[in-house]
Amino acid sequence: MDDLLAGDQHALDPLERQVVAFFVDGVRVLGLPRSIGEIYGLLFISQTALSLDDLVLRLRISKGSASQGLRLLKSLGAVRETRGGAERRTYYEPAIELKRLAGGFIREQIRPHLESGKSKINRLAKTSSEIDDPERRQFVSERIERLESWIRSGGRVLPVLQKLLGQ
Amino acid sequence: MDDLLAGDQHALDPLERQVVAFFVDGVRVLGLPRSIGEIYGLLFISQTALSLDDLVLRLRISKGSASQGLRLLKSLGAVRETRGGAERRTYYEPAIELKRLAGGFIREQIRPHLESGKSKINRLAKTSSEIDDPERRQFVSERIERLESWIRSGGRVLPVLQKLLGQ
DNA sequence: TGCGGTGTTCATTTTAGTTTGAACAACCTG
DNA sequence: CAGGTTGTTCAAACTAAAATGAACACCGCA
Repeated sequence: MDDLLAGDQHALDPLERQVVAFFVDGVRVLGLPRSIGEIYGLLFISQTALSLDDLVLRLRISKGSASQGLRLLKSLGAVRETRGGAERRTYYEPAIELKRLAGGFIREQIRPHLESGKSKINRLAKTSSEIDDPERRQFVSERIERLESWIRSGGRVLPVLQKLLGQ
Repeated sequence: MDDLLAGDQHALDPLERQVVAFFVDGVRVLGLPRSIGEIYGLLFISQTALSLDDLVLRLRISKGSASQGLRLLKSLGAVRETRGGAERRTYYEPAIELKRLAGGFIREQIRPHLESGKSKINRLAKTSSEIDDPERRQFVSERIERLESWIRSGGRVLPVLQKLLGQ
């Protein structure tokens, strides 16, 4: 009920809101949930490391979201923990080197799909070998060969990507 | 009510189902809707060009989905229309050159985001210039500079990507 | 101009995916 | 080891995005 009088102590300032919005958009392109963008965005523009509670308080998201979001960001190597001295609580800082961010994304989100793609193609090849009609079998083989070449290209491109982004 | 006796004339065979599932997964990684994967997948494994009605019938999707899906696939350069002779109806074939597919995706889905990113960063820079505290302003400037460098890297990488995939 | 066939649009429904929050596990700390 | 703090889990609620399908626009043809 103070709300009407006192502005909220924790609300984001305009710049922070703009940066958070920027990253919310950014992560959507990558297919990641909004909360990931909010969390990373606020860390990115904060001069000090923030705790889970800070994130909950300032972004007005649930503890659950913050916890899960941080877990994903950690797995991507996009945030690191800083245990502040005698502090019990964990604080988080963003990784801001593109190399690291891209590397984590490729490792965690892209490579697994390439791998599962390979095995699915193997199963496809097996299914196709049972086709009776030779003409159909031939056509399908060619298409599967095409899929394999796509995957090979992907495998070749990723390292180059990482190299180019690591500057 | 024939359903119990007669199998459905139009249902996908096991190979087709497998290929469609493969592409459904594939497009999800790219952040595109499931129907896009279904449509492209069926075209990919079909020996003949298919009409919109064929897709509706065989994939059991609505005309609306098929129409919108084809529109997106056309905009990506992932399908081409073949107007069969005196036929009134339009038939569709998949583009299967990775170069073309990647090029279309980059052009339609990635570049626009890079562009809008640039303009958002400009607005950020404007906001940041109004910060009073010099130390804070300095810090924010550095972070914004970092964002700019990311965008520059992205701009440099895309052409290389396209080149590498075009083989 | 009216008719049959083909494809598009868009308000509504449905679905998949995200967020919430209450319960609880882990962990200090006195 | 009791009490308090921090962080995690997961079923349920919610939301954003996709699919549906009925209305409609378009087009060639008689």
